[in-house]
Amino acid sequence: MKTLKYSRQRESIKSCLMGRRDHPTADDVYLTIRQEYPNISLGTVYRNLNLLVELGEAQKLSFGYGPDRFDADLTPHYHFICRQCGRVADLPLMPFSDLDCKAQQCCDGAIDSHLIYFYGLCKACGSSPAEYGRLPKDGSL
Amino acid sequence: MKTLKYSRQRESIKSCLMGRRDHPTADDVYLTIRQEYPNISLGTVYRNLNLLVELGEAQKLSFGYGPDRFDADLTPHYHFICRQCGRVADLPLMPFSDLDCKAQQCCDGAIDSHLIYFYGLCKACGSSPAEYGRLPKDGSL
DNA sequence: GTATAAAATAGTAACTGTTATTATTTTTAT
DNA sequence: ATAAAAATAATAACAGTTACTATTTTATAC
Repeated sequence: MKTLKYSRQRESIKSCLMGRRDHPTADDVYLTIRQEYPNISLGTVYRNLNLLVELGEAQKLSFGYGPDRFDADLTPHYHFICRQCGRVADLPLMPFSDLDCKAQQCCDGAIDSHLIYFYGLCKACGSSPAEYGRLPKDGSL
Repeated sequence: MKTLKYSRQRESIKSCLMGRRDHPTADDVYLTIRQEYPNISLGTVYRNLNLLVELGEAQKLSFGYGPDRFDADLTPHYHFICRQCGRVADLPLMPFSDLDCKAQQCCDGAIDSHLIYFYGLCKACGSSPAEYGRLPKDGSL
């Protein structure tokens, strides 16, 4: 079997991810780590981020646009995405476990989980006039 | 302003999309239309599908893996995705409008909508042994 | 400590899904 | 029929991500 070996890059990536609440992209992490390890490659960041997800030490957030984001917060929670600036915020809500039951009643497969993204305007964007959007206006969200 | 002009390709794409319930990808549509218009280009399919979404005549479903899917069913409903075969099924559920209110209580932005995907095994996959998966096993869903 | 095997790395190429560009064709209004 | 606007096919470019390969690092056995 494949045993896991230590790597200082992975440690750095992990602590970087755990040290922030802003749901960074792989590239965000890459730029940060590069300050400490100038030669680190983007592929290493992707590989280790995905490894952390596999190990259950982080989760990956995939929206329908732009790069995936990573979240080291393992407590159950949903996410809020600002339509204008794309910011992702944690919503410290208890999971709505009853949703699966309700959905199950009109589904002939076996539902085991669900994912919810809430959309809207964040505080900053709501109080400032819209300039340009990072999010598509085509209703695809 | 930009006025819309008729195109037989667009009509074909639209009726193709409306004629099926399986949430095809742009490439699925492309392959179908090509039987009628062998020279149609994939770009035309993408352009028109996105146009239909902009016009509110279809919706785009973006999961965190693989290509986007398109759905001409405009009635409000959620979706179920099979973890094993990737099949997407409609769930004819009334929207859970109370979720936005609940989420709003722990969010300092202004929530206006949400998106839910339910995950599990479809009927076919649930009754057959897993072979290989189309979906990532990394918990990213 | 050295030797060895396994795993991780940096650097790069390749890949997937999608959008942009451009010359040509089609549609629509005059 | 003519002309302007829009749509097209074909292709190139693009973003995000993964795969490949030679080299380096880590862990283990002596």
